[in-house]
Amino acid sequence: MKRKITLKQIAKELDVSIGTVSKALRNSQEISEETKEKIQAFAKYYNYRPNNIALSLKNRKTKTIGVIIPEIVHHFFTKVIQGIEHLANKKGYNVIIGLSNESFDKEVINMEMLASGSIDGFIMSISKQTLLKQDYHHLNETINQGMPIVMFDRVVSEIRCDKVIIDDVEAAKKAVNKLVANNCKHIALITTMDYISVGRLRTQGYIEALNKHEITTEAELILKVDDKLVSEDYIDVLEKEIKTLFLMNPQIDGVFAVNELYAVTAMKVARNLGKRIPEDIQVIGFTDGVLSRHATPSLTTVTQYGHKIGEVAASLIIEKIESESPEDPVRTVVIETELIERESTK
Amino acid sequence: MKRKITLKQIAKELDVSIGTVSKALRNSQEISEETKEKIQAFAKYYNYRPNNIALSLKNRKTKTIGVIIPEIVHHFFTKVIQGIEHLANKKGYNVIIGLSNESFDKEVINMEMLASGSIDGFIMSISKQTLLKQDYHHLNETINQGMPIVMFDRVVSEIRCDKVIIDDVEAAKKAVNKLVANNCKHIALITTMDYISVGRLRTQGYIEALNKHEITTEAELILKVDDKLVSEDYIDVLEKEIKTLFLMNPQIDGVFAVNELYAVTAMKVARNLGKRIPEDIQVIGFTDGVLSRHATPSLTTVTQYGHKIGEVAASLIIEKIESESPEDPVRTVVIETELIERESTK
DNA sequence: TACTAACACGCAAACGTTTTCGCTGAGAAT
DNA sequence: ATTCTCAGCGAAAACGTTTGCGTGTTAGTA
Repeated sequence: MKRKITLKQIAKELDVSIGTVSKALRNSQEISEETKEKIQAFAKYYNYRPNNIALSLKNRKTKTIGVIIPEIVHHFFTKVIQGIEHLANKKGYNVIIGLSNESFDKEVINMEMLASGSIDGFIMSISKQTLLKQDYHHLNETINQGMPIVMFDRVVSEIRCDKVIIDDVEAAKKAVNKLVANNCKHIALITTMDYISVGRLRTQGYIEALNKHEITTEAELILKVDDKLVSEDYIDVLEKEIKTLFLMNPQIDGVFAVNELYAVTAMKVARNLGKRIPEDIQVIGFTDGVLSRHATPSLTTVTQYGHKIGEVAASLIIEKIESESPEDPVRTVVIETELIERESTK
Repeated sequence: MKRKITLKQIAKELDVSIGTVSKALRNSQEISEETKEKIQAFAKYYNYRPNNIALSLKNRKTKTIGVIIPEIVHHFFTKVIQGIEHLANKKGYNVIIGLSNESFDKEVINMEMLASGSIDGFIMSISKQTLLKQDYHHLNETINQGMPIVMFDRVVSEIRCDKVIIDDVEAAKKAVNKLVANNCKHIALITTMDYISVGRLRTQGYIEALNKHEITTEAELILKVDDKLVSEDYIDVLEKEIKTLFLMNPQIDGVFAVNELYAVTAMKVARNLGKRIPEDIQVIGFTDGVLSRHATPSLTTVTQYGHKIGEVAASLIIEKIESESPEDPVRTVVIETELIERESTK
């Protein structure tokens, strides 16, 4: 009904100038106590709040961080957002989100929309399609216009910006080492196509770990899932591929999957084939989501501390935004991972 | 490095006035073809984009929607956000999110922060603490200042604003009817405390359904979980309470839970007690999340189409924002629910 | 009395747009 | 030669702030 009150209205009502009102509210000593009290009381009564947009225009700062992610219905990303939001809010920043839906075009459009003054910096994870196209012009243009970017999870090394990652190779090794220590002789890997950097790195870790233990890697034990399919069919195809994997290689006694969905699906398929977990097959997943925790048996998994990743990303971007010298060197922060042991391993 | 280019800079460079540049870029017929071409070419070359903040200030519209939710690491809420974002983007709006973490104070602070000019309207689901306190002054103040609100999921009827809900009573009946049809004689209910409106309504649906089938409701079959606890301990307590429920009432042959976590936990506890699902106990949950789909056995559940809820909420708020007459009547849209049958029922 | 200094406030610019209005000059009409 | 018309452009206000600087009033000092 009644619009928000402005400095101008207060000034008019109290018969002083706009500048005086502004100073009084900011408690400037330039203004007499008497006037200050009068103005402050009036402002409080009418619940005056400075207009953020006007402040943004004047200060050339919006105090808002843009977050671009491929997908929000996803435990890991929501954890990261939670972390970002937590730290950002503590520092007086807002968070505005853009979903790319794994699409290059939507990623570009979303970034352009936000880059036109709405935000002070980006935190983002690249869409699959962008990774596939390897077209990063929108990132470079954004950076060239003086807008800082922090990348996490799916990063691309060519881009000159801060990054927050985990050591995927090392994390995968932890998982595989655990399986080896638990006496697994034939460990299968369920991973993504190589253009997804995190999948590629985890695959590398799997191979290196096996090599270290002088176990020969068998190509047929590695299943690279092409996840361009969507939801419904997707699960069916996934199940079928895993089933084939198990049937063709009955010697499998351990599985390492690069995400929790692959892992629980593997458990499901295995059980349908009459295998017991963890007695016959031990399974380790990646990402400690709601599935891992509440599956039966509950899933041993590598947790990536998404909340922490978000917090660090937020603090990096805010530091960059508030830094006077934008030309300081780029940093890459590696967040620790941890193996959480549950019922799917012995 | 180089800041974004402005109208002023273009004007200076091309030796025309700012107004001329603005008009030329908006293709005003007031400007000669020759000048327009020159200016447009220059602007294109330098990748000119109008500054959103300046536009917001001038138009008194930000083209941004604020979304306040209690929690983002939650399948249903992410589905809703996805729906909101999808429709909002299609209409040229951005989405800015605020998390209340189920806290009253954070809800108020977040709303005040966003209400100060950053957004044109709110879409929100109330925090538990707010529902408990029943203090809605921040909502009323926001509405009084002419900022529209659309509530979803956890709504409060006293507030005069648009709402998007599901028919919780009816949905609960669907679930219970199914159990009755499947020959369950002693159906337990696992629900929340009554101050959570959706929990209360689903409880009501449970009771009404039983009454209709002339089954006497037994108070000891109703478990009201006090979910003020957090994460870790929470699950333990939940499991313990459910275990007690089963042990005290061995006659239970059906369970209706008001969310998927309660449902899968019930399945887990039941199995640990040697009960088979669905042979001995049939279970139906609420919300079709990742847990329902990938649990074993997969969970029969009531889906609430969160994506649809988000889309409708977004279209309602945008309609209100762009409406000339803010005084049109408040609407309540009821979104359909559906029972998805999976393996946890016969 | 005259000068100075401090105090308390107003003025105006700036952030980047859009848009209304008015001005200028050139060609056409009288 | 004088007036009219109109195309083409510039000036300025407005959105709501903050802030440096200028200014008038008063009190204090010589």
